[in-house]
Amino acid sequence: MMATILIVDDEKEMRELLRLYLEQEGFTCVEADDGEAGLAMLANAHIDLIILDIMMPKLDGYRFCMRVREQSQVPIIFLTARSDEWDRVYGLKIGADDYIVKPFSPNEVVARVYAVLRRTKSSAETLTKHEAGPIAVDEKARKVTVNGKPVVLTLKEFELLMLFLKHRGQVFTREQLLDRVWGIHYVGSTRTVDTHIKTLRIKLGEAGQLIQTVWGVGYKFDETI
Amino acid sequence: MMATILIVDDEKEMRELLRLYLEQEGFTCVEADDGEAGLAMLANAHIDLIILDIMMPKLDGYRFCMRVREQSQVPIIFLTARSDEWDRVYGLKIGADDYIVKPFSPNEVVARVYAVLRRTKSSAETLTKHEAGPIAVDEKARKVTVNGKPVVLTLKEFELLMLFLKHRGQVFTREQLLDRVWGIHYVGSTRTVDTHIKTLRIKLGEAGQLIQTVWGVGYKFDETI
DNA sequence: CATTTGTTTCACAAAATGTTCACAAAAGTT
DNA sequence: AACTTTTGTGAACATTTTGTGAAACAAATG
Repeated sequence: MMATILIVDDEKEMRELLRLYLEQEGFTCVEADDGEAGLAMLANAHIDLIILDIMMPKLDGYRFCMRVREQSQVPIIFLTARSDEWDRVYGLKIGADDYIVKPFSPNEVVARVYAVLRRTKSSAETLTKHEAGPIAVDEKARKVTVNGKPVVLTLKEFELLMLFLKHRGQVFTREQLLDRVWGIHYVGSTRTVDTHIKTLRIKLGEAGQLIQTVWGVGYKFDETI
Repeated sequence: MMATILIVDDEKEMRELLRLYLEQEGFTCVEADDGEAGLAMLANAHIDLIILDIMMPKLDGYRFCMRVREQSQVPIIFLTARSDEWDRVYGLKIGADDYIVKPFSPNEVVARVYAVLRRTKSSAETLTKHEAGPIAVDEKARKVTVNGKPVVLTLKEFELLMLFLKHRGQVFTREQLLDRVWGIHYVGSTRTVDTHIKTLRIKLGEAGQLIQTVWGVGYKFDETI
């Protein structure tokens, strides 16, 4: 994947910890110890993703984030010590793509970085056309057809379908689907999944039967009945 | 989830406390009272996760962790009395996946264990195809065939079969089967097992004979009659 | 800020599965 | 052989899980 990540944090230890984790995965890291320095680096180097501590002297995380957004759509992951709702909502509203609560594990950081990069990636690597029986999906264009007829899906429906198509035959529990489509911070009823499965099935018509219920477990997409 | 957890701690009470919490959730636990013993167990048994006290005589937690990492990627959760920064950063740097500060609540331990297992599961995901004589199982897809013909199993039937396949030849009492398939919170008659064995045998046809009755004890799955 | 679209929750119906029970059959004991 | 214990089995019954329409709620759009 080989992306360059800008780490903005006033604590040296934290920056080095993140660098350690990320360089192990093959990412390139650059560090800035405050918002001003971060903005400068952003202007001068190609940055693919920013990891940003909320609590910083001088230019704090929120304001830094807003400044970045004035000029760029680089994905931003927030780093926060407080896991409460306000932080989260405010953080995401302001243009962050994800957040990580301290303390965090190496796996967590790396997983989030991959996830955010994958979500925001322009086009290059991802396979863009998928087919399964009568269903054809152009991922890039987010267009779905069934027997050549276009079908309009909402965000969640589309992402559910994509996940199923990419892991045909595998059974997913509702929790797994929520994790992977809604994100690991989702709170709420797991029955939400059912409703989306229902609408997806209806929109897919006959082909909706390819999404099979696995009683007591969850759902899977299977062409072989 | 059915994972085996290695608890490494020099205090007996602590080990027993953790075991209590974890076994209630259906995890299998093994204990070691120092690092040396821990390494030995790791070499000889399949371990899915390690819970490790940092403060130990002889081989301390950090060094144990490093030794483990030389040979394995098993997830490790640190147990620490000190919540200060140094412990944390150093612990994570050295390859731990999470840490728990003493004193801890049952919920906390269990939650961390689940979280870590979930994060690390996907990659290490257990073998997904199993075979025994004419029976073939794709665990991920939850599909079973006998002599190539698909057989539809219910949840309990499937999980019973999986347990048998993973421990061929081992005799299970009804209580053990209830513990491991239904969970330790099951209340009700043990004869329920009999009924499920019956339906499983019927659905497997000829191959159903591989599930053998051990009179006065329970059942086992055995290919050698 | 009204309107539209999408998402989540809820309550109830429908479906599938799980459990119990009673009695038959088999295995072990005296 | 008679008796006791354990297991097999079919059917009734209970429970759990899933499907679904409508309503509440939230977000995006004009």
